[in-house]
Amino acid sequence: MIRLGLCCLFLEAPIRFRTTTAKYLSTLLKKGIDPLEHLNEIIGSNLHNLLLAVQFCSDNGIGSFRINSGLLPIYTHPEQGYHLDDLPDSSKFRMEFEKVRKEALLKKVRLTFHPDQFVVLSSPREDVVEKSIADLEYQGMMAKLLGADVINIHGGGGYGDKVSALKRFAKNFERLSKTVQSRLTVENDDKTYTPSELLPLCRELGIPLVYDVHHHRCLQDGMSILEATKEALSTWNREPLFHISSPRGGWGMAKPQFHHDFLDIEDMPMEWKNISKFTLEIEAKAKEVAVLKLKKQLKIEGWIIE
DNA sequence: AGCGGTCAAGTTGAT
DNA sequence: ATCAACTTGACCGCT
Repeated sequence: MIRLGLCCLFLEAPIRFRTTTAKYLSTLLKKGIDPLEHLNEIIGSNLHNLLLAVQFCSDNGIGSFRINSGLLPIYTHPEQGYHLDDLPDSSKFRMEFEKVRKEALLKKVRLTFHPDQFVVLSSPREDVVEKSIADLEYQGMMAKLLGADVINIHGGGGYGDKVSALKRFAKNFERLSKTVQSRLTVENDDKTYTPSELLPLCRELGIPLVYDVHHHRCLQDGMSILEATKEALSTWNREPLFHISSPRGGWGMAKPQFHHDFLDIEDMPMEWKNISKFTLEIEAKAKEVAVLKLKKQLKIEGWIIE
């Protein structure tokens, strides 16, 4: 049984997440306008749209939704950063977070986070690690408020010595709050870390591996899809989460790591057909249109979709 | 109304 | 050396 997941955005449905820039906030400040007023407006809109997103997923049989890192824009910026309680409508926002949490729980829509590429726990630079930890704690706060059980990141850079890099990852993991640690997962990527390199880290830290089969096809390690699937499943103490996408120009073309608008059903590994229950996030540029199309196709082909 | 320039951040690999 | 890619274009301000 597969729970399909949508990532962050909508193509056709009128659900949008707003953002702003630190630079614009600083120009407001110079004009004597409180940047928190502008942020307040954007965040109000974002939380409303997050509820719409959860409802859309529930109404359309999409069992999981990945939440954009910019839900609270600029939250951890060194100059323009702020706290939820600094916002004029903070108490209203806390109620709206709670409303989304309850809606997702009631409608069984699993919520996840995927911090962006700037979050690197393996970096040799202390400033990078500190900013990464701040971002993870920000996402952890949201995850707790929303009942999300996954904060998924990559291994980060290799720096010519992946063993040392993953040791730094493990060491820095200890600096995270329990809120983040209990939700943190690591995903194999398309350039640096394969499943076989990450599995020992997962076992050492007791964190799950988010197995991305598209990345694994781009960056192989001698493990078969079946082996990687089995090993990844064994790291999960909750419902497993995997990723899939299709290459923009087809396999055998340049840059297979670029994502296609849709998922080619041929790319679904048959090795996944008898997994009892897992979440599969669909990384496709056509967003909800791609997920709904895939859902139809999978049903026709005899896959059991939630 | 449409469109161009701009935006906090890390790391890698292609050009 | 520059740039696009990555989970993802959105925003303001000028014409």
